[in-house]
Amino acid sequence: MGFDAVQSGAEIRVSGLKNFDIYSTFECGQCFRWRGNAEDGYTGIVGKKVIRINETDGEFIFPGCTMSDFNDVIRNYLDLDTDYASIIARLANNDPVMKKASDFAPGIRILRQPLFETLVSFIISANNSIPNIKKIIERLCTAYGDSMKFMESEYFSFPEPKVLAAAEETDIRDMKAGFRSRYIIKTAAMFLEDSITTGDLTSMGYENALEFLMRYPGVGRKVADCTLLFSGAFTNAFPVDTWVKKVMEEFYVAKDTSLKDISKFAEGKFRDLGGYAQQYLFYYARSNM
DNA sequence: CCACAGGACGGCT
DNA sequence: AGCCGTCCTGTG
Repeated sequence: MGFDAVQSGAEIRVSGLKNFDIYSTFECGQCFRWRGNAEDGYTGIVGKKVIRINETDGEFIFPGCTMSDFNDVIRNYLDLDTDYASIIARLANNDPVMKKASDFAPGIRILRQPLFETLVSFIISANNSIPNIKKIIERLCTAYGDSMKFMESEYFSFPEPKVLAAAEETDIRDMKAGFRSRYIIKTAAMFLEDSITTGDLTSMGYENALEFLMRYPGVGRKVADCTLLFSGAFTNAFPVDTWVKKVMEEFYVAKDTSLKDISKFAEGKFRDLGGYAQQYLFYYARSNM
């Protein structure tokens, strides 16, 4: 969307890219494997590739990256072809709350993450804290993922479904996954059998996709919505966790509104932009409430 | 020692 | 359909 990407030696340089801030995008709670900070840049794993992003003076630099990596992997993953300025304009129009929330972090982008990784990551997120979620996922990747070299360092990909499906529950519990351990193994086995893609879920339609994901053990409405939103399947998915419930009850609905009723309200109010609205509200609430 | 953290599940009414 | 106790682990 109006940006320009050029190969410069062994790196890709991107200029003119609006509404992208690496800190808020990678720290807003939608992903768990990116490491770094705003000044030194972030490093993460996308499928079987290690990606590094540096930001200086509004220009984004991807070291050790080819143009085909950028076009075939990064572009889609970072949702670079979506016009976030117009999304924010639509959300903030006649809505001072959304105006304030989107002004707080206008550079958040909803990542289009690999489906199985997203599903398992949010099963692990249930009744858990972000630092703990990150540690558990990292242990799983180190134990069950594939080793990759990048810039003289070793990284690990997220485990394949067949590998986690064959794991022993005691070994997963050793990763400190607790009661979620059997959910991970059973879900991996079912996912392996289903053999579905993000596109398959999108084709089902939102309601059917929700039902489909909620067959997996450890997947309730919230985890299903997170999976649909953060894998890029549906932008209308509106995950309601305790923070979103808190901010919604503060600004939009009555106190003690049920999770289901909050979902219904969001569906009617935000429509196809529910996922974006949720992220702005969530990040705002977590940072300010 | 206890409360709680970015829920899901199962048993109950 | 809605309510509520329970569940792993880490932190304060």
